[in-house]
Amino acid sequence: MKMTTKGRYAVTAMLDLALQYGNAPTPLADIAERQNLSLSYLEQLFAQLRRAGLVSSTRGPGGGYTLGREPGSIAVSEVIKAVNEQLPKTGENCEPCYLSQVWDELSNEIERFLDSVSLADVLESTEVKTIADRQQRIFIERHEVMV
Amino acid sequence: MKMTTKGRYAVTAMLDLALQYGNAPTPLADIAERQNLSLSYLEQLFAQLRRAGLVSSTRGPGGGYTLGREPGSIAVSEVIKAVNEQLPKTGENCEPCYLSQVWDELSNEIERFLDSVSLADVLESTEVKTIADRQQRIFIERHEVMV
DNA sequence: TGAATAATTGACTGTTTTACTGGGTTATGT
DNA sequence: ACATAACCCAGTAAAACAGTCAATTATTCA
Repeated sequence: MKMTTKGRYAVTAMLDLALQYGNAPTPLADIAERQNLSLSYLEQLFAQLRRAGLVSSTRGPGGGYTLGREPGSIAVSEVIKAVNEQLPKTGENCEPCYLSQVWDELSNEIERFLDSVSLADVLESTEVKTIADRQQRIFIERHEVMV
Repeated sequence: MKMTTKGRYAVTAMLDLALQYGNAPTPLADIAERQNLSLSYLEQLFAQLRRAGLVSSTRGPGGGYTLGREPGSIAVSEVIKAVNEQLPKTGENCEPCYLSQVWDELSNEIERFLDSVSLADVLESTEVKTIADRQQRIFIERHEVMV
């Protein structure tokens, strides 16, 4: 399980989508603005998330992205793996380096932990919820003026 | 807590040192050979590990590196943080992206886990132990011939 | 029908990090 | 003296990161 800033971007964006779950599709432009991320970069990430079946998309006006499944059944680990996905590495001919297997065990341990945490779980956590609510309020306020 | 291959290298090398704990200092050349890593790259990593006080060094013939503390009191997280350490980033002026704090909570959770796992803990784990023993045996065999 | 919206695709760019290589200096034990 | 090994520095190729830009396609709405 690789933990990188790329994974953080993806999880953050997916949490944003999770907050909109049940509503109309969310365009990437909204997520980009709310989470302060680059739209084009999000496009790249969502191409991978879509290939992994974690989101589904609707084109045209009123379109955007929605979660492929309910927030409670999408594990954080899935999101991270989706964006870190890379071509299968050329067969490791590393005979004597057994100790690196030890690292793998640790890594698997972390992966199992993130397997058990869903997007919904994360949003349930106390501090998080108030944070998310506040963000939602600010975003709506800012856009009500414009509409 | 960033999980990268760099961290894996460092932890693997430190586990190698942990197996030699109590014996004479281990030269990096030995670790490089056993773990199939580049000597010069290890030198870079060990400069950081030394600055963090995780290893101490002895120069000259018969010299090398030893763990700064006993394997049971060095956390895996310390090793990872030591090699990932970087100049403090220019103040984040990211006001509205509250959801990234959610990621931080997850990340902290993983860090707490790795705080609780020492090098000794890792080596205690069943499969790992036999793997390490085997590696040790092979290495000794190969070098007894040369001496 | 036409304009606007928004995903989708692909190519391209600059920066940083990774993972090394090589050369040199310094300390030290034999 | 000499070999050993840490230490230090400079450079570097490849990858990953974090985007930009432009073009295309599908859809909705007026």
